[in-house]
Amino acid sequence: MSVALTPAQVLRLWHDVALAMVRDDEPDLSLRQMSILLTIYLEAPPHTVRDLARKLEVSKPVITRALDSMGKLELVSRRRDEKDRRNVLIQRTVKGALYLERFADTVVNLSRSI
Amino acid sequence: MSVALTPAQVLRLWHDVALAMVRDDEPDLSLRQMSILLTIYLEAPPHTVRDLARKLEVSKPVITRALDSMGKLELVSRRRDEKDRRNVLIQRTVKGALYLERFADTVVNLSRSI
DNA sequence: CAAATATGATACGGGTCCGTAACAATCAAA
DNA sequence: TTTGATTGTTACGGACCCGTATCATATTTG
Repeated sequence: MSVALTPAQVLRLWHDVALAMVRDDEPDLSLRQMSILLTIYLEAPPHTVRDLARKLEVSKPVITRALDSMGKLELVSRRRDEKDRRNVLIQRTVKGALYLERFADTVVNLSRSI
Repeated sequence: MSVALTPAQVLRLWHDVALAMVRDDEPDLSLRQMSILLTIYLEAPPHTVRDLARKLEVSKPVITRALDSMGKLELVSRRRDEKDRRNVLIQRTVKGALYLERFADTVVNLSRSI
């Protein structure tokens, strides 16, 4: 089953969503942060810094810093892997789930007018 | 006619799009820059700094700086309003149109797999 | 055990963006 | 004409992110 959007619908939807996100006062996540957050929530765990760096094709410090930022916002959390203590396991949080839930609802509602 | 996306489809689509944009090497536009670019291309002219600042609910320097950045990339251009030389009219460019066309095509293609 | 490898974090210099406050240019009104 | 509004830009100090190189810790290998 395909969503089957047209280019004009895509641009209108992105315009409305971007405008809604710019207008509200919450701290906007960067594209990289959003990629990380969505990957953590949509793909099966475990998620490590190395895996995310490879998946996004960015360096490891990019992931570490993004996790620092989103950790302060409590959108993700980190825990040492007890099986291999070199690894850090990135985990979901309630706030992160709510953030994405609200985001999805916003987009769904805007998509109704298109 | 409504696009009628579900929350799960929204998150999957955004994930795929964000990942594609992070991976390619082109300079990513910020959310604010994207809002401005889409507004210029989707809404009827004329567009002035003041109008955009009011529409996005941000300060005028934010608009000026975003136009500086996107002007360097030749995604938008500026021209003085000869009727009222205080105003600056923001205009579309060929590169800007191509940028959004490519972006829309990317999203459309990704939406087919969802 | 010692050496090599793997993982994530940190340091550093540079770039971009932000918000507020000032500013020059232009127009309108007195 | 002179005073006051309006428009867009710039200045400044601060925050954030980047890429590369380096580091500490942990594991694997010889």
